[in-house]
Amino acid sequence: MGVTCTLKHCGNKTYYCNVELTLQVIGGKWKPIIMYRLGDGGTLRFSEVKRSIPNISQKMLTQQLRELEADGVVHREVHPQVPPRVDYSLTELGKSVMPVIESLSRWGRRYEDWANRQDSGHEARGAASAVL
Amino acid sequence: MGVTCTLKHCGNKTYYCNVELTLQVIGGKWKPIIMYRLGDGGTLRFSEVKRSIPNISQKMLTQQLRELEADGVVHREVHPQVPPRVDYSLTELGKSVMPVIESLSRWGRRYEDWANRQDSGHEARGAASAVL
DNA sequence: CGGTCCGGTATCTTTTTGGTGACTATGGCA
DNA sequence: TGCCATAGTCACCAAAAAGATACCGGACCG
Repeated sequence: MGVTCTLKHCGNKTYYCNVELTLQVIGGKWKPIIMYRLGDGGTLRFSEVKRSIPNISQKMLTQQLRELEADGVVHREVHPQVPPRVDYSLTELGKSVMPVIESLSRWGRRYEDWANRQDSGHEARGAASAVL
Repeated sequence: MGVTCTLKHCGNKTYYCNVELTLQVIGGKWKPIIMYRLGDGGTLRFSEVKRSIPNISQKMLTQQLRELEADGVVHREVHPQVPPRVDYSLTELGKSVMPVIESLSRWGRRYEDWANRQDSGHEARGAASAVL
């Protein structure tokens, strides 16, 4: 009771609750990290973002950045030069997701702590309070 | 700079940043809604959760609930009856993700507003302020 | 005897997501 | 002349996630 679960639409997206909407925009394997980097670094060019995220393939980075752009959270600026130069930055809307990302990050740390306590509680009798 | 991007482990999970960890626990298509329902309803039995989420298949609900249980955010209690009765509720750790989910939800509403403004700005000249 | 209820499994198919390698354009440089 | 750098694209493949469907157990009810 309380929460209805009706299907809603917003642009090209379909969702049941706002949480789902949010995750469609900033969720997935790479988007949070990309936004985190842009929130941290201000304006970065493609290769800078790429370097800051080892393991991401060029295809995925391009794809995710384009989606973020399409969703209005990232600004893409092409400088018609050779070799090409493309700058990425957060839009105002994009900046507004930073607190959300921080909220996710804080809980991640909390979970990490919790999981480590579980481990040591179950087995380790040495290595007491060492949070290395 | 600032943020390193080293691979970390936590139990069975592999991640680069805490945001990713969090999303591995509470992300995905169904988990946020499930937790939202449990946060709202307190203790619910399987069929109650299912009814509150149209469109979820039994398989997905079982699967997601089990993962949430394995990750320590949901408590599962089996009553050995016939027909079977299984109750689900949030653990303390689980309750601690509610603010995160609310944060996601709030931003979703914000995005919704923004997207609607985009639409009306671009086209609609009739149907002015009608938010039906 | 047959059906209903509840909370599942098991199996298969479809969809989504991620990943690789090859290819491109163009100015500058040796 | 030929190669480098940058930021892509495209075709293709593999893996993971999600979905559809069928089946199960066992008390109880008629």
